[in-house]
Formats: sequence, structure tokens, C-alpha cells
Amino acid sequence: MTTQELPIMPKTYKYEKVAAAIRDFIGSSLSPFDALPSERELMAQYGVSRMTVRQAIAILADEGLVYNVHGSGTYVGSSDLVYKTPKLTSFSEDMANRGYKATSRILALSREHADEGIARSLGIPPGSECTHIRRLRLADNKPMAMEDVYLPRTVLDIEHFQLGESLYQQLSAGGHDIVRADQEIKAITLDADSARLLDVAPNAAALLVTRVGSTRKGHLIEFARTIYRSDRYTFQLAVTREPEK
Amino acid sequence: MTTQELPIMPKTYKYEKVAAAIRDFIGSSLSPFDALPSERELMAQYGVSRMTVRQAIAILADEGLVYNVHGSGTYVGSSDLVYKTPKLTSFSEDMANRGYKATSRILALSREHADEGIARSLGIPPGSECTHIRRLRLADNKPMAMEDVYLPRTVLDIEHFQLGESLYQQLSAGGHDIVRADQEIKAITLDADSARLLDVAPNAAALLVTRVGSTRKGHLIEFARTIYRSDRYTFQLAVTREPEK
DNA sequence: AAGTGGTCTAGACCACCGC
DNA sequence: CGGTGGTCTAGACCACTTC
Repeated sequence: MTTQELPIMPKTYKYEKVAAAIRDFIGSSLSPFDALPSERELMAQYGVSRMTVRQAIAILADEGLVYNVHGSGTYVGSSDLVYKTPKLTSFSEDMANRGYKATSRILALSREHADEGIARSLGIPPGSECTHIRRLRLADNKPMAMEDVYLPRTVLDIEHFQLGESLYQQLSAGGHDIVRADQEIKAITLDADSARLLDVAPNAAALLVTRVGSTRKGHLIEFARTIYRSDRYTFQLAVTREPEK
Repeated sequence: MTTQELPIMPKTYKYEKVAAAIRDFIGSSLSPFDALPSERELMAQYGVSRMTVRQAIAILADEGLVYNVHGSGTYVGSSDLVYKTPKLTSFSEDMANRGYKATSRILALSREHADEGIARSLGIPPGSECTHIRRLRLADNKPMAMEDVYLPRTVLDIEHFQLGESLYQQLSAGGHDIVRADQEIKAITLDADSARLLDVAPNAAALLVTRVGSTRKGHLIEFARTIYRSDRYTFQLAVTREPEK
């Protein structure tokens, strides 16, 4: 018997189907600023309850495809910008979204003791054993970023690390799903070594992204520092105003 | 008769009260990883329906205070990191959050014709008349950022701009509420002029944030470029993994 | 099997917009 | 004023976790 790779249907809910149907309807029949049918009409149209309609619309509103106006209606949003909230993605996914093909070169792989900063970030005692992975990240075979990742040895030991496979997939397989991360973005000036590795002029500016990844339960299991070439990489995000309280 | 400044109660809904009550309960009686009472229990406890409880919990989950596990329960999140999704805020608010007192110095205020890039970003014809505001942003009386803002003249004319007041408030008063913005963050090397203005060494690295602000309906009405001192300013955001489809 | 959160229904009333 | 989205109820069943 072979182990199948998730051949089963992932189960789609009504509100997902309704959201998809509305999305299609908008794409085929509506333009920006056009009003959608009212929620009551959509109920009848798709044969579902109002809450299901609202759940579907909430998905589309979250994407920025539509927007609600309280006493007035739901309207198609301006399609100029797809509303992108940044998501936690692997380097490969990120590059694919940007139209690049991602590859990596491992520069170092070692077992180390956590220094003060890493220990504090991960909430572990200083000196704890960690797995350290340093990789050069390439996009279309040209340097894009340099990344240092530190993981508690208890989470992933150096001996179990598979060079070819995605780190996040390996963590997931080990029961350590990283579902969220806190990032700090700053601008730095590259030192000579980093500049050479990234194939840019020394003293060039670069983006330094420091990331602490955590599990669903809030366990901090990944500390990463990634230096991106500023001539090839920019960080994009959409922000919204906090509704008035 | 004097015009009152919103003296009226903003109306609080049940789910807000329940959310506040649960938040207090967590603060006073629970620790990270502790389970909350089940939704059924909370219904009885606060005398509301299940949907209201769920709406309240959704707020707290959005803040990162709690997290849900499907067949298991709702738990208090690890409090190490307050879960901060970046919100669209004014410079003053942003600085206040960081513990600084914000001030500004207007460096230039003029009526200009939109160049190619600005016109494309705002979706207006090149050459359209724009109001241009250049400000030096100070935190605790020391330079923090330099900002250029461009607005279509139809949105805000230079003659109506009040120097002392918040730009966003003025726009809001004119019926042009900016409720969301798309930002691009990159690292740059400062030129001599900017470095002098920001009081840092020439060729220092800095964060360049380009922002396009839009109204609820998707009208693009603000183009801004802000250069932040990298030694004083970092950008923080939390990201989550896209749920599996 | 029991208990949890996730989905869904069929209603009701409230707050807001536009005429 | 009628129509809209926003809140809320009192149920039901489904999917999942835990034992």
C-alpha cells in the first residue's frame, strides 16, 4: 500500500462556494463602484441563510475586492491594487509570487550555543543548544538574500536536517508548525563580507528583516535574520485604519 | 450655540462588552496557555447567544490575545509578543506608540503638476495640479523622517491647508477619509542633502516608505514618500500563515 | 463517546443611507 | 420612508480533539 499525498477533497463549505460564485459574478458582470445585489437577494439567489452570505462577503471584503457601506450597500472595490496583506510564506513562495525561481546554497550548518540576543528572542536560557543554518538565497540564480536561522536543538537537530527540503515543511512534519511570525524591518549598510556574498558594492544599503516564528500556541521556535539586496527586494504591505471606537 | 466635539456616547454593542469582560477575566485570572471557558459556558455566563460570544472571541483572537484550536478549546496566547498588525496611523500616533513626542516643520508647500510616477500612482492624468507638502518630522525634537506628500488639488488645495492641523483630519473633514494605504518599503542610501536634513552621516542607510492612500471606495488620493532614519526607526509587523485551502 | 469550536439556519430588531 | 448592512437570538448539525 502506498502512502497517498492528500488525495482527499479538503471539504468546501457553503460560504466558500458562495464567495467563489460572487467572485465570478463580479468578474463577469460588474465594474468598480458597482453595487452588489443586497444580502437578502443573494440569500435567495444561492439558497443559503444570511449569515452564510455575510461570511462569504467578509472573505471578499478582506481581499479588498468589495467594501461595505452601512446603510447603503456592498460595492466592488477599485481593482487597481489587489489588497495584499503580507502572509507568512517560505522564501520559495515569496520568490514565486515575485516571478523568480528560488534556489539556495547552504553556507554553514552547525550546532551552537544561543547567545544573549537569540536566547531572549526565543525565550530560552542563554547557552542552550541551537541549530544554526546559514543560507544564500538566490532568485533566478542571482543572489537575493542571506539568511541565518536559529532553532532550538529540541525542535530540529542538525542530524535530522534534510538539505534539499523546505525548512518549514520539515518543522511541520516534526509537529512544529510555524503559523505566525513577528518581524522587524530596518535599513542597514552592508559590510564587506556580506556585500561580496550578495554580489553588490560594499557599503550598499540593504534591508535587514529579523523574524521570530512561533507556533499556534505561541511557542517561539525560530529566530531568523535575513539580509535582502535593496536593489532587488522591496517589502510591500497594505494597512487599514482602525475603525473608530 | 457652540458646536460640540462628539459629546455623545459612541454606542457600545454587546459583543464589545463581552470582549472587554473576557479580556479583564484573562488579565485577572488566566495565564498563557490556559483554556478559556467554553463558548457554551460563556453564553450562560454573560447571558448572550453563542454568535455574540464568538464575535467577542474573534476580536481577541485578532489581537493575538487568544487562539482557537478546533476540537479542543480557546486558549490564552503567549503574551511575550503583543500581536501587532500594523495599522494606518498618523505620524503623531505612530510616534506616541513608540514613546516619542512628535512635531513637524514644514519645509515646502507648493502647487505642482504631477509627474509621470505620481500620476500613475494616483490614477490621474500626468500634469494634473497637485498640492505638494514637504515636512521634516521630529520625534522628541530630533529629526526622525522627511516626508513628501502629494494630493490632487481637487482633494486639498494649498489655500485651504491649515498648517497646524493634522493632514488626515483635514482630509477627513473634507469628506476624504483615507482608510487604507498600500506601502512599499525599501532601503536606500541617503544623498548629502537628505542626510544633512536628518542630521546623520552622508551615505547612511535609511528606510524609504512609499505610500498610496485611498478612500473607502478605492479612490487614490494621497501619494507620500517618507524617508526614515534607520538608526531611530524600524518597521514592525506580525504575519500569519495562510490557512490551508 | 463526550466536549470543543466551526458551520448553518430562520428568524428578529437596530443603525444608517438615500429619497 | 423603505432598503441596506450590522447586531443578536435560539436553536441545529458538522468536524475535530481528547479520552
